[in-house]
Order: sequence, then C-alpha cells, then structure tokens
Amino acid sequence: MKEAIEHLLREAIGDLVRSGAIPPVDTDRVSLEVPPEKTFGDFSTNIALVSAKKAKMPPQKLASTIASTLARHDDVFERVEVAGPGFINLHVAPGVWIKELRRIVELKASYGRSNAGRGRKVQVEFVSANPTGPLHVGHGRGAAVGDTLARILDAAGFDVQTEYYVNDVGNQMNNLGASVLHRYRELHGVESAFPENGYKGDYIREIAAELKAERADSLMGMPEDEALRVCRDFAAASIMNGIRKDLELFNVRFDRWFNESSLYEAGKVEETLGTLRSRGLTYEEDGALWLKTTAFGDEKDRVLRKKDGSLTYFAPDIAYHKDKLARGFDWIIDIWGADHHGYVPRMKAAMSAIGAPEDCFHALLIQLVSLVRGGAAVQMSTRAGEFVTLREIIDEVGKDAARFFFMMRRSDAQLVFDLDLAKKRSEDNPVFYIQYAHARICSILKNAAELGIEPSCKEADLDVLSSGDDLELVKVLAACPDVVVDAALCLEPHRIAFYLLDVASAFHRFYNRNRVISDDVTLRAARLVLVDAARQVIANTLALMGIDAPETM
RNA sequence: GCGCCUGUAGCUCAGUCGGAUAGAGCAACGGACUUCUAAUCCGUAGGUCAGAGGUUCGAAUCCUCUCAGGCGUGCCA
Repeated sequence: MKEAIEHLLREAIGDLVRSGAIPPVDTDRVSLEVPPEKTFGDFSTNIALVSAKKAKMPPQKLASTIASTLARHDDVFERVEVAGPGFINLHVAPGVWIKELRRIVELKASYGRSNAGRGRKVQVEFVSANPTGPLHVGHGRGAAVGDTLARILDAAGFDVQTEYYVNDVGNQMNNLGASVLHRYRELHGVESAFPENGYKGDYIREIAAELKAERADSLMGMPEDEALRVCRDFAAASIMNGIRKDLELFNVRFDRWFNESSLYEAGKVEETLGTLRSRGLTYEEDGALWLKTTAFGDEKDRVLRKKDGSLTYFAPDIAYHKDKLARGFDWIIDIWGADHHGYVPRMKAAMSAIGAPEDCFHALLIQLVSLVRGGAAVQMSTRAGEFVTLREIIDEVGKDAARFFFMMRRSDAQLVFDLDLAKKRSEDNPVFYIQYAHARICSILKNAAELGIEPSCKEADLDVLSSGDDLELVKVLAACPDVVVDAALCLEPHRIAFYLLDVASAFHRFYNRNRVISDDVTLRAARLVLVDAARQVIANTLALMGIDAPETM
C-alpha cells in the first residue's frame, strides 16, 4: 500500500518537474509516514518542507502544486490536503482499503509476504553457543530474535539460510573434557583437584553419570589423554544433543549446523591465513602473526597466531566468514551477545581484508536479559554454573510467552523478563491478549458455521465496510505487509510484536462495539469476511514469531 | 583513560533513518456484561523526553559537553 502510494507521489513530482511547473526536487527524499492524528489522513509526506529551500519556493506553494496533481487520482485518494507548514495529507479512498481486505482473504497465509528482498541471498547466523553447557536465558533471546528475523526476511522476499556455528575445537572443549573426567572419577570414589577453568554446573555431574552408565569404569584404567578425549567427545555430543532439543522445543530451526572443526579438516584456516599473507595484510612481531586490521578501521592490529604457535579464536572465525562469502551470500548477518561488541570492528575489518563487499556484513547485538520473579531479580552467574537455562524458562512460562517476551524490546536495549507476568493468563499478559483475540474470532466463525454461514468475499458486499469501526479495522490489517518489510530491512523484529498488539487491540475494540453475527444479512456477511481477515493477519504474524495461534482458550 | 549501548508518565517500554498537540500497557480512579469468549472495552489522571549548549522553518530524534546505569577494552573463546 505504502509503496504504491510512494510510487504515485514520485510520478507526480516527476511530471511536474518535466513540465517545468516546479524546480527539480530530490525524489530520493520522498517518503510517506503515518501521521499522528487521524484527521491528518492515512498517509502524509513532508517532501515540500524538505525540498522548499533547494527549490527556492515556499513550502506551502510547492505542497499545493504537488497536491493538486496527486488529487487527479480520484480513484485512489478521497482527499488530498495541504496542512500546517507544508505537509501533504493523503486520505485514501475506502475502495482502495476494501480491495486490500479482499487480498487478505484471497492470499490467506501468504498475505504479508512480498518481494522487497528480490531474492537476495541472506544468511542469519545465531545462537552459536559453545557446546560446553546448556543454553541459558541470554541464548534464548538470541534464538527468538534470530529465528524471527529469519522468518521475517523470508517473508520479505529474501532467500534466507539459518546457521549455527559450533565451536567444537579449542581450549574450552578440553576444559569440558577435564571437568567431566573429574566428576566421573568422583563417581568412582577417586578425588582430585578441580580442573583449572573447569565447568562447575550440575549438568557436568549428570553427563559424568551418563558416561558411567554407558561405559562403566572402563575409563579408569585409560591413559590420561585418551580418557580426556573420550570425556570431551561424549560431553560435546551430549550437550549438542540437548541444545538441539531445546531449540526444537522453542520452535527454532536451523538449516545448517556448521562445525568449526570442519574448517581445519578442509584446510580452510591455513588457506585463509595464506590469502591474507599473500595480500600483504599480515606481519610477524613478538613471535606472533598479526593481521593489519587497523588498515580497515580497527583501533589496533590483532593476533592470528600466538607466540606459542596456536591460533586465536579470530583466525578460524575469519576462515568461517570467508566460507560464508564463498557460498554466495549477499548479506551476512551475525547475531551476537552485546558483550561481543568489541569484536565487531575487528570482524568488519577482517571482512574487508578478505575482500567482502562494503556493507555485506552486519553484526546484530543482543543486549542482556535479566529475570525477575516475585518482584526480585533472579541472580545468575555463568562462571559459578548458576544460570537459568532456556529449558527452565520454556517449562515455566511456555514456548509462546517466552518467544514473545524476548521480542518485546529493541535488540539493543536491555530486557527485563518478568516470569510472573509471562505466566499470567490475564489481560496484562500481551501474549494472551493476542492469542485471545485469535480465539475469539475463531469462536465467532464457529458460531457462524453452525448457522450455515461461511466467510466469502465473493458473495459478500464488502463496500458496506467503507466507514466507521469496520474501515478502521481494515486499515490496521492492511498495514501488515509494510510492517514486515520495514522490520526486515531495518533488522528490527520487535516491530512485529508491537504490530500484533495493535492488531489485537483494534480487533477487541471492534468486537466490543459491534456485532458480527447480526440480523442484517448484508452486514453480517461482510463482517464475517472482515473478522476472518483479522484472524488471518494475526495468525500470519504470530507465525512470523514462531508462536501458535490457538482456536480456543 | 578510551570505545559501544541505554536514560521518555509511579512501573515496563514504543516513538517509522528531523515533522504537526510526545504515545501504549500496567498500577490508580470512574464507568460498560438480558448480547458472537468481560481473559474484553470506554473514560479520567499522570511529562522540564537525564541536564546544558548548538545546528534550522521545526529536535525525544542530529552535533558537543556533563551526569547516571550496563558492557567492552586478551597473544580468552
């Protein structure tokens, strides 16, 4: 809708410029917004205000010239007005909205989808938690945001692939193995010092117990190296298994699980270092190998290979992103915890170093989540192994509430997750407010069906919805495609959550003031189509968030 | 010290890459159920947009400084 009207506006301005009626105007700056008040119309544009100075023309005069040209589209605009200092306010004709309502019902689950992304290949990498412990609350937010973003990008016409990067090599894996071995020996009555940098969570004991159940005491006589390796591999497999299950429960799907170890196996890490070296972007100093990231805006150069000969985390990560590039993605989106923000400039620099196009890489940072229960903060400390797992959250408040709550804030703002509120089955819980709207509509449709009436936009005369509360509801529903596209392009999935609240609120208001199944046969048929469209929009938008749309509550 | 994020109603937060009288929800107060799910709706009240300068027709939004909170600043991952 918005796009179509923007097109008309550009066309009108283009015509005026060509005919010499107005001086050249920068049409790139043409944009529509939804004005703060209904009396200002459905859309408004400030193009006359923005261009007045350059055009050397008073804004009001410029505005009225453009307005009168636009007004010729009397099939689209009911009224075009100039207001205030030079806004052009557009009142869209009811027929246009009714046509959009018809589209909702015809397109069904496809309504809201568009081709804005023009099939560009996008990869969204998220969660990517190390396989050293279960997913915790913070990972949950990343999972909800990443999965929702991927669904939104898909709906907006991008070719999306989701990926989980598994850091299955490195020191942390050895620490994991040592931790499990320590607990395993404990179970066999052998005490030893707790390993340095070991993992202290109870899950380590559980894994040790599983290992004992499977292998009895067979590790006790093994050489240290071999026992450590067995523990490490067993623990990693067990933990990854748990992570996959948690994500499945959370309705989060990955197209691909990418093991860091595969980069080494394929020789990609050395290959990448070779590429960087041959481009003259590396140098040796203090016995270490450095990458000249300062050449690409980083504040200091970074080490690739340490003095002791081992690689930093950075080195394989560059190889990983080089692999992503080679797979042909136009847009590479990494979703990281905000504590990694210091890593962004260096990764951006690395992307430039391996020849990535400008702006093809984007790191989306997810700020911290804190939990509140009974009005008090829930204490968490990953280091001490005291953290609330994603699984516990799902078990406590349910998948739907958890996903919605994680999406209720902008990603770059810290989130306070109120567990009590998320559990409440009442009006102040936004998830239930929305799901209740959906269930209410389903109930109306069911009652209608019992009377032998089905929503049908072929039989109904939808023009009777051209005013008042009916039209207001149509307008809210019709915003859906624009919201999806905006959320996708801005990488702001929280907008979907806020839009859903708008739709639910618009429906509840409508419901309380109007009867759908009434004696007026014409109106009844049309309103049945209207509420069915509302049901469809709510269901489609909930689906973008991976949340169920229940038919009864 | 330097860098990033945040600061908007009592609370939790929106605010569409500068627009019109700064908006929701909760909490408070007052109303609406012989009616399709009252798990809802309507109304009232609530503000120095952290503070101070600046940019311009116009600033919560952009720039500078100050204050407050969080995070980062490894040859860790």
